[in-house]
Amino acid sequence: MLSEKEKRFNESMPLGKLLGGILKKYFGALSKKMEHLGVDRHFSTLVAIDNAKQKCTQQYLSDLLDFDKVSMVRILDYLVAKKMITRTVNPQDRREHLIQLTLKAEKIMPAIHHGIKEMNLKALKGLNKNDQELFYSCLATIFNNIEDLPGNTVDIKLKKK
Amino acid sequence: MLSEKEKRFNESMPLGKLLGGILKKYFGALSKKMEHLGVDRHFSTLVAIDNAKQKCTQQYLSDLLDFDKVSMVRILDYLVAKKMITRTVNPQDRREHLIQLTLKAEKIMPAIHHGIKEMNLKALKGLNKNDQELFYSCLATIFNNIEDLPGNTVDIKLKKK
DNA sequence: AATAATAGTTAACATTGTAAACTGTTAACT
DNA sequence: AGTTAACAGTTTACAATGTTAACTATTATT
Repeated sequence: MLSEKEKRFNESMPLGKLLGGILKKYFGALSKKMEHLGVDRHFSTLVAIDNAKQKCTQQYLSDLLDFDKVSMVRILDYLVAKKMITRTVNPQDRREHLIQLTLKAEKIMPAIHHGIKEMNLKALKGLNKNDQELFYSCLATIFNNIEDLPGNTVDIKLKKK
Repeated sequence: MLSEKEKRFNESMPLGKLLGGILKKYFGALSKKMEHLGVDRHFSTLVAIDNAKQKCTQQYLSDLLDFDKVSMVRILDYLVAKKMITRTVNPQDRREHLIQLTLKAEKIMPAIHHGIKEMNLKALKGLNKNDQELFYSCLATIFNNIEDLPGNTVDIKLKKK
């Protein structure tokens, strides 16, 4: 019964395709799970803003979350429209916009954190603590391996710095 | 130096976000690597067609590769335009279209297989055989865990069958 | 004071996902 | 046989996202 599916995990298929399949389902389910909260996308952006210890500019977020700045503008426009964040000009450097969660967002952040954690738990179900840790460390390794390959505009932008 | 990046691998971030970051870079690099071959996208579709033992219909491919049928049509249109595949009506069931690689595609398939394998190797660099196997088996587990969650149109379509 | 660099915005375009309406073909059922 | 339902694929329209380039405003450099 699984023979079809197993083909997807054949090593001659692009690794990216396997990840892509997981991704689509993951976000579909997460979106469904969260839709009653008033946002259905960009939870990771909210989490990043919530977690940010330093000043949270759009540049900071796009570097951290691997969005180009144009997409970042659109995502933040969306979150502003949903009344989840505010954009204020930084008086210290009037080029920068400081991003902050609204009260409305702060109220739902626990639910978002909880939903994400639950979602991750569901995804990782059946893997013991050891396997999970190894899995995450594999992802980190792969992330770093891939970061410096050519054909990647984000890298090019980062290198120019 | 890695403190920013490590945040991406924090457990309170959506797992999907981590995978998404990897994905973008992976396909960017793969596309770059392959562009001299005359196709720059949809390698996994070509591989799936190449590997298909059974009759290769569009339905078969969209089920296997997790594309909805509309996207599948567009992808195959692209591959036809690139002269990589042919679409012929199945005489046994005239509703179905059988997808086959052209000679042109068959000539570059070894390069594609090789490129993907090389790309996967680069991505997995530094992970020993054991870790790699565990990683793939984790992906398979996650895939299956996520498959049955709500909020997923592909599932709904499959369930209706 | 002139120039370069940075942060963010806008516009135009391409790709992809989704939904709905559609054609043509086969299967099922009375 | 004739109606109906199901299936394979196409087309259209729309929304989300990525990419590039040109742009404004502000700050840093010289």
